[in-house]
Amino acid sequence: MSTAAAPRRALLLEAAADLFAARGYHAVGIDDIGAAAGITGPGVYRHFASKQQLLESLCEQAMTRLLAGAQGLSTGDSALEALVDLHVTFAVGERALLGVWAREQRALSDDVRRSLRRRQRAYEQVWREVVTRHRDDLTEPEISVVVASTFALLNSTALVDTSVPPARLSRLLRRMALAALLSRRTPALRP
Amino acid sequence: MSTAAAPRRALLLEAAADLFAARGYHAVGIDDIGAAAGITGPGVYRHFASKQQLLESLCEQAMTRLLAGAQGLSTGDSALEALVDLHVTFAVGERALLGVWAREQRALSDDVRRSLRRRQRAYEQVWREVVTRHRDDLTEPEISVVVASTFALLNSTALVDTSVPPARLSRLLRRMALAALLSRRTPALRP
DNA sequence: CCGTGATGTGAACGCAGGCTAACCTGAGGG
DNA sequence: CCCTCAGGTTAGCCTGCGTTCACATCACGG
Repeated sequence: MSTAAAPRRALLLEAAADLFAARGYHAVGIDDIGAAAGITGPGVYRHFASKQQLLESLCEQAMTRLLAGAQGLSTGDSALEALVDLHVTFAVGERALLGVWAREQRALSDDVRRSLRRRQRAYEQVWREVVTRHRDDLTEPEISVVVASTFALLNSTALVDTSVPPARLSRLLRRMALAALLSRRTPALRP
Repeated sequence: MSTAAAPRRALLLEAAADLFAARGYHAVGIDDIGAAAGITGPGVYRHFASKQQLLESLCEQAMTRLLAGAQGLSTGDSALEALVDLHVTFAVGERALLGVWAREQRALSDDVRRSLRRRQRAYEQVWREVVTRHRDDLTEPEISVVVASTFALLNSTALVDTSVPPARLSRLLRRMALAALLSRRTPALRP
């Protein structure tokens, strides 16, 4: 979207995000990316040093924006809801980017992946601290599991092609995430 | 585990599952798989026609077992809990297999993937029907989103290397999944 | 003992695909 | 006008890796 008059570099990033999210990093060729941005394959190297670097840029961008959002957040009582909202907004608004971040990190080179993981841990740390305030019934590793599972739940939007309008989708995800995060006791079934 | 006196074919499947789950299909070489099963790369072709077929076998196996479990289930009031338990047991007990099934389907050839997707839809259909009985507040596409997100939540175990003992992990996942599935209203925060 | 089939090995083949090389063009600026 | 340089193009190089081939080994039935 909004491809009008966009500089080539941005077009390439967007194209790569969509393709990587849809088919996976390894299944996408340089020619595919170039074609999706209106040029031939080798032309990509006028803007990026390698296919890897394209993936790196995408992951870094996703991580930077998530982290910035999380760190510039109130630490008040509603911090949990704010975190959920942040992630949901990102998941619904930037499906492809979040999908790449969530599923293609393994394709990164070791050093880049490590640096990214460090920042990801920082992001998770924010979540863990906030969740811990609501869940004194869990051990530390269990908190980690809860946070990781919630991420998976929220990121799943990037996988499935949904016909639910964004606003409803956001509300739905928000409710599910909060319910999962705060599930102290197994809820009763009421058919 | 239990690699003693196992026939080579089973060893290969197990090795491939672990490797695919850990590094992703494309990042794993035939030589890696063979080595992990105690033979050289080309030896793999004495048991499987191609690397693809290995992946196919794994996905089919996962799908078959999940589907069989879901279809041989009571349709009573506690069907939802039974479904969750089924999936949780699989997720905790066969991490690698479920991880491959959840994340490597894109690497399948088109026709195999289609046939697998059909069966996956059948599995999801069982879930959707059961969930619908508890959620008259949702439209049909929304039910799909809820089910897909819950799968993502449960499958996430296959991603992360957790130090939480299986029994506790199962209970935790079960509670989160049920809470997410039944989240009619946003839960209140109580720090 | 000697075929025979199952299983494994090292060597080599072929090809996909990332990347480079060499060349072209068109837009400024002096 | 050229010079330059950003940004394309086509052709081709080259490495990795899935796969095949020719051959060894071993168990075993007759």
